[in-house]
Amino acid sequence: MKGSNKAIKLSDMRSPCPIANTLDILGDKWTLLVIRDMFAGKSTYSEFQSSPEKIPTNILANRLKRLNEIDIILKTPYQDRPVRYAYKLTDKGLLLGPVLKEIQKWGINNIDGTEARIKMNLK
Amino acid sequence: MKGSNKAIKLSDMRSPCPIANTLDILGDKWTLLVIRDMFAGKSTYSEFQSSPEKIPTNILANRLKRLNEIDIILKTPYQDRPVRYAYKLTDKGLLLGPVLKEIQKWGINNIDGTEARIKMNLK
DNA sequence: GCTAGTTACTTGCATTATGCAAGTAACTAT
DNA sequence: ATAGTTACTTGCATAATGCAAGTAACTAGC
Repeated sequence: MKGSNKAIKLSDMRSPCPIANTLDILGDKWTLLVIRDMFAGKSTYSEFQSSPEKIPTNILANRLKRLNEIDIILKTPYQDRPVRYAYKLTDKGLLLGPVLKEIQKWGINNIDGTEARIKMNLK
Repeated sequence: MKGSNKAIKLSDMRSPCPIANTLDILGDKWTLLVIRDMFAGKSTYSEFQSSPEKIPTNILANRLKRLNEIDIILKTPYQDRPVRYAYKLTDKGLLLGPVLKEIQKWGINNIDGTEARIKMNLK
């Protein structure tokens, strides 16, 4: 592993498998959508809420907190009075580009009616 | 989209986004692990159960059923008396290789203590 | 100063999914 | 006849999700 390490420990892993461990972080219906939105240039709470999938606000808050804790995104205030926060992908988060890219590709090729409307900087 | 289409319809999609729709199929902690096992050469119910993550049997049954219904895997009897089933990836399922590959790569590079022990034919 | 509006959340509660243990059906092997 | 294996299903407790409403900290207009 490269870079700093927070939170995740071998002891509470269900197995050493990198796929299983990645799914423990990203394996749900919402987490990767928030990350997708960041690749699409969104950075504020309300911008994430405005996405067409209409993520429930408690889930959004929970995911932003978790992703920040494990260093996939970074929460920083971008203004005072009133304080407003911007969420941005860290290096670790940016490395998820290829994962999203392949998921998107599979969806386009295998699910009827899907369409990539929004341009993203996926490597 | 290529090939035949079952189950998934635009009308009950939460959005046309291919990532969102793929997550509606694969976005949980177990589905991709079963698919991983198939890429690792496993094909029977008991082989899936024997994986180190110890998937609960009701969840395994549920995932195999769903994946078969949407044409990602195929369930076929490989013997009679007693009848035993083999689950194999369809073409659609095999196309998930690159997705698993990128997830695996990200895990190895970003989660401490992960290790790819089992050889898989991921393209 | 008062009211309305915006942003970024939190809280309560119903519904759904997950996790664990146990049970069942259809065999085979001794 | 009994035990073992495979492939599940069922019941029930716990956890996650989804929805609506509420709160805090402001700003802008009258």
